[in-house]
Amino acid sequence: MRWSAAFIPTLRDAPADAEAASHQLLVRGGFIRQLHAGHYSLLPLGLRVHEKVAQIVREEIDAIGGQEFLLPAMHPASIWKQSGRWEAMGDEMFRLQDRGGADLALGMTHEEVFSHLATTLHSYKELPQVWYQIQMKFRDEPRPKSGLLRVREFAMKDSYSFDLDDEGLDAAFDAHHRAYVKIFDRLGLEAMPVQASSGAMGGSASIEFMVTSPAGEDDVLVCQSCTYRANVERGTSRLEPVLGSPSDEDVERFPTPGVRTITELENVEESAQAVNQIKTMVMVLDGEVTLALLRGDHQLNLQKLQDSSGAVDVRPATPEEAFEALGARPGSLGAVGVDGIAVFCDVALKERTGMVTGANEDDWHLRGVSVERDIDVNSWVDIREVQDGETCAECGGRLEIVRCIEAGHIFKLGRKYSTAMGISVLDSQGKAQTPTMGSYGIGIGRAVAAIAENHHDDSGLCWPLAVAPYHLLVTVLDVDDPEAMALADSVADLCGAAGLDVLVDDRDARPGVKFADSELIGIPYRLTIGSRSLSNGQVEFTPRVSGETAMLGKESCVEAVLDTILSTK
RNA sequence: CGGGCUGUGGCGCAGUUUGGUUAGCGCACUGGUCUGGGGGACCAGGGGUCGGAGGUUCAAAUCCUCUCAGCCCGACCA
Repeated sequence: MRWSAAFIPTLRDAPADAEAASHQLLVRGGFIRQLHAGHYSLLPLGLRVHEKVAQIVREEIDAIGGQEFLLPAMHPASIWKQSGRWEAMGDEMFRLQDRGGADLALGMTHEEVFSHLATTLHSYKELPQVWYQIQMKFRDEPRPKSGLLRVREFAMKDSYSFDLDDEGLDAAFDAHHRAYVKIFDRLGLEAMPVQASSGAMGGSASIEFMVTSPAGEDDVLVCQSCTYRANVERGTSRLEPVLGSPSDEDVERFPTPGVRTITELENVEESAQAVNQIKTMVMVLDGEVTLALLRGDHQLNLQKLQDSSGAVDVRPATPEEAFEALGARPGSLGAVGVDGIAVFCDVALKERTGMVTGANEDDWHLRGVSVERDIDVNSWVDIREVQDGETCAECGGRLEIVRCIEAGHIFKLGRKYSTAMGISVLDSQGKAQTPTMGSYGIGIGRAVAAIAENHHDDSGLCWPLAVAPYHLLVTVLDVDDPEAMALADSVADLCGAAGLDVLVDDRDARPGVKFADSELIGIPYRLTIGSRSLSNGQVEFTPRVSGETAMLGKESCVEAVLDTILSTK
């Protein structure tokens, strides 16, 4: 490809609204352009990277026996109603109607469609199956952001396994785990597997593959001493026991005029250090007012509450709702004596005595509260969010919180969808069995962005060879010099014949422009042909990452270039 | 969904407070001359219904109302 004929609209300035490095560089380098919020056009350069990522994913899923499909992106409401997710998915699903008024949805994921197809399976002899596709997903994200990192329309590789029993599911899950490790390795992404919440999908084991980046949206607990890694939506830590006061203490009301916060209460009541307070949070779970109790110095993790309650929709109550439920305003709320409202209590409050909490009357609190004696707890749950620096539950080491991009997610679905969609096979005894499923996703565009986040410098992108839009850029400095152009063409032909993707920068532009552009778009290797070194029979070979130039003889340069590139390929 | 901010040529911005010539600057783009190894210089050009609609006014990018779009933060700190 000749640059003079290519559409590579590079920009000197990034759009003002781009913050993430990948966002800025992908736009500046002419890889992507935004159509509207959360929807990006992939330009030729961007598509080349996208395709290379997809191909690596395809090869590794094929290698574990995956079979590729291409399913519709637009689905009838019926299959989503059958699985129960027509309601459960809420506003995140794009919905529309056809001319006949039939309800349709744009697929956010494809459990339903693959499960529907799997009703064609009838015998245990047909199992196991691993089915996958690389297809656009549509999600009406409340807040698309950061270029390709969070969008509303994106290509995703999603695979699904169907097995007769748990051993089979374990094997399919482990095979995907290994495949994902290989995929991210080939993509040049250091992705760590971490324990994760299963979220709305349900299921048991759930592992996310996380890439460290400040542009990410997930916080991961990383133990500095052992291999424990978990999303904060799932992770726990070891808590030092708190010495309580005697358990025979009586509950006592005391006035706290004007006190509204935990810190203020600490200042007016000697026994009320935050660890001795009960934080009462009024939440609304699927429309039901509910209390979530935490230690005063702890913080609620919404996802944990959602997971442990099984609720679909979780939000904090408005002050009005809280007042209606408990008769006091925020700042004086408590769960003592509360009846008829579900109470979820964090396990850190187990066996705690001598606690302080709101009295459900403005400007009054209670002391001497024994959690288990005085509060009617419906369920003990882990709903607190671990903070940076806490102690690892596995080894006692220090946990650090690391900002990450979720690049892949694998989990065991179990029989939820196979049951709902009516998949059934006969086992070797002739008895009907419901297969168990796994679901495994990688966002292709997000992987492109994650690679850009992790592989760039001040001058621009530095694509790993495996995903680079071109392997080699031949930069001709004097395009009017017939010898230079002839050499460039011959290098391009020979390297192309050897399997390399080659871009020739034949633009009549100043060297500075060409060098700056070459570094911006991040082709891994550059061969510079200029009359100055060419007069000595030499050309220059520069790896993008090191920037260190080696001189090569013009006759031997093709061989040397191929040696270098093919040996690292 | 709450809060904040922003919409002026392909990109980055000024002008809006205090309404008043032909809406301006840098980059990019077109033609030309020079230049020729790190975003070069000069000359001459093209491109904008100032997000949209309505209103106030002799006069609106500027004031008012509505609306659309985009970005950031928040959506647990009781």
